[in-house]
Amino acid sequence: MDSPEGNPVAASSSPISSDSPPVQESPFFNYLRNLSPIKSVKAVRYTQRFSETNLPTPPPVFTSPRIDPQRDTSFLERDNVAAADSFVHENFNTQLNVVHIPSFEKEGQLCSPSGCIDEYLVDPMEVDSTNSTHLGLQSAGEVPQLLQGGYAGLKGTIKRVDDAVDSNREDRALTSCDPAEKNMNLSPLKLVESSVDLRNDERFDDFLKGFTSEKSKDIVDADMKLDPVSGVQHCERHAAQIEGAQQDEVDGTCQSLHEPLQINEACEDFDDGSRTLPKEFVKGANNCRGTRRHLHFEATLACKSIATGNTANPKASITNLKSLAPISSSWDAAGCTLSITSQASCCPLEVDRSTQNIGNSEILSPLPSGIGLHVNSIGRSMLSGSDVFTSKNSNLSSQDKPVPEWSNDLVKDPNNIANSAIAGTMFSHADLDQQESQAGVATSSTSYPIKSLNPPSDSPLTQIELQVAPCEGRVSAQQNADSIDELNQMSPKRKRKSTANKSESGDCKHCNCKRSKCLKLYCECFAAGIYCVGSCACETCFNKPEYEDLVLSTREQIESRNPLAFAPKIVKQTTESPANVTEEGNWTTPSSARHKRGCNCKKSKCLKKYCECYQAKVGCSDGCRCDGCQNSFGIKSDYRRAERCDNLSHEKLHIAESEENGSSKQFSPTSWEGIAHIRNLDPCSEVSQAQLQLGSNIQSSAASLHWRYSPVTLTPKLCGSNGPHELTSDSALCNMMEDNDMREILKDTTNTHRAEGQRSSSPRGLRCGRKFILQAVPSFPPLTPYKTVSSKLKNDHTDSTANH
DNA sequence: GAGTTTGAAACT
DNA sequence: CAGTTTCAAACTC
Repeated sequence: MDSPEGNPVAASSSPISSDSPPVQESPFFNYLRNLSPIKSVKAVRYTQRFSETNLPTPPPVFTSPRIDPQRDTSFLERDNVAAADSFVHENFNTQLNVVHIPSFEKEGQLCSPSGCIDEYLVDPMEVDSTNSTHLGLQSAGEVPQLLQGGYAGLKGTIKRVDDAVDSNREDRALTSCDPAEKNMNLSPLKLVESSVDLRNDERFDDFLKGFTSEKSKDIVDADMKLDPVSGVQHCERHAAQIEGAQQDEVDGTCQSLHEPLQINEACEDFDDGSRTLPKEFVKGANNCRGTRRHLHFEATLACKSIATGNTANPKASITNLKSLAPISSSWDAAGCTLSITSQASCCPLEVDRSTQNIGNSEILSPLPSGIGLHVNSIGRSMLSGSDVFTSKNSNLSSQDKPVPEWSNDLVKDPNNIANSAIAGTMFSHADLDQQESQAGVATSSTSYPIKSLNPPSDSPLTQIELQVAPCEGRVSAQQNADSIDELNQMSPKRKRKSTANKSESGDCKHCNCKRSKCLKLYCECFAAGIYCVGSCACETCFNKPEYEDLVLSTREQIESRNPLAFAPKIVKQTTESPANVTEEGNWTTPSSARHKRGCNCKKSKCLKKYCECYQAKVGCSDGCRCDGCQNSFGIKSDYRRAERCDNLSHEKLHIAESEENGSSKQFSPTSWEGIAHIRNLDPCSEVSQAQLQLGSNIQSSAASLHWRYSPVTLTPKLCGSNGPHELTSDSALCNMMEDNDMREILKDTTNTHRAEGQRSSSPRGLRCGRKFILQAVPSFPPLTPYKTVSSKLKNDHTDSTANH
């Protein structure tokens, strides 16, 4: 997608009116007002379903191999998102701001649990970043107008950006020690700087202000307002920092921008390929993990574009970045989401922080060359989720670029945390998609030293993994760093062993390829769309940034044979229910997630990790050709049975009632056997358990309804473990959730009146729960024809009524 | 740590 | 599409 013109999506976009109303008057706010998480979910699902199924899919719209065909852009056409992208691309000549708008909503998706790419890939998500975009731009027609009104005249800004790049290109080359980096000739810092320029544009400010306009106050809660506002502040301050060289003390609001820089700075210390993070960084990393991943991911994309296109011309690089816009809307969002997700799952607080970056530095982040992700894998990464990100990040070691010293100061500012938490709140919504996407796979491998990042596990990863992940996040950054150091010093064999152990524990996976050159799907890294890293024990590895072209061409080749070769293997069960309730209930659980293609086990009985289903912690399905299936997560024959579990909603209702009465009882063992498995996934934490509980609730068809009924159950654990920031984030979610759409959804259920009452009685619990609802958004198409949840609910309701 | 088993990926 | 080979992870000893 080098140019929008060549992009079918862009071509299909509808003309954008040049007479757009003022930003404050933009329908975008109406859109926000009317936007419910559910709606977003639906949009996402549609997209995912489209891209994930084996059904005929639209021909790849990408003209560049760097964009993963897996990333479905068909939704763009449908929703006219393309119009927005196209508009942005053509009129702003930049993706920066535009792309993030949608992110506001999506970024919030936190939670990707595992930190490993493997999991993520396996599980992960196929989160498309597109989803994020998609959500944000659902009302494409509105967005373009908004953008136009708010960003009109950005071309001038872009111009400045280009100039800035030109002026700094030389410096960059001098400081770069990485070949790839040198080729780029584009300094991350420059990009940041240029970004700042853009963001300082008055029109941009106006645009942001629009979010806080009086008119939108009733829609956007305090949290939401903070973001846009803080975003402005970030930009201004950041710009000031850059222009003024260094600033000793920076307001916390700048964190989003400074984090990326900080990360890069830290990274430059380990050019040896080691993923070990400087302790300094590690200390501060707690606040930046999500950001870092996110940034790198983005950076990778940007770098790729640059590298691919014209390394000698900074402007060209910028152009390339811009070229990503059409997709990037989703892309960026996805990237952000993913990283955030992983992080989020680990630590809500961190999530908030990381999320804040989305709006400000995501795209602006430095662009280390050769970052872990394959360009092509970006789409996939998104799909995969944070894990990929994580892995990728790990690669930064040798390619990261020097960063201004002032970044350190920024990091040290304690205010950043608080501010970021607030600022990031708004974005927490965005992660939904990612999580969903993750429905896919979950084997994550966290290459990232900071284990908490674990994402991906996220997989498209199965939500299961995601749910588990939070625990991992509790590992201290220092611990991770230490372990990474250790790992890097190991012999290949030891690495392998260690890696294996890590995998078992849910950490990162690394390959040990000997003959595939890490250019075949045998290679876990390659299959995950990430570059091999120092901790890999592979031999004759070509899956490295320096062989990017080879990697990409190989990927293309493989994808030509099998377009879904790099797609998450684990998909979530989705329903076709018109009722939004279904969406909420689409948690990846043993019964809801399945291996897309199914396993073919003959001897392992699907009881060992040889079995991909088992490995992904999902049950076998009818699509499996396994013999003697005894998959503890669900055997083939149980697949249908699991489906029937949804019909147990009425039972859950009873449970909910018990909860309301103060009963500690949460679920009936018989109603949800799968939960036991889920719990076994990770020894962890309250959060996990809470999530599991939630998941179990959701598992049932009436999940959403029940959930609302028993927010109390979840609330203590979720909120308690997450800390104050969680609340902040939740607040935003809650506000979002309390829209009419949600009510409508509830009305569809038999106990609408009760739900409402419950909500009002325990708003907090609801808030906590809402976050999960969003995460539960299904990202994959149904593997088999399922009875719609709505119909199930109806049946349940009918049965329940009859019983009473 | 070496060797075996296993099943996905790749190949024919 | 089926059968075979290759491969690397998972597993066992």
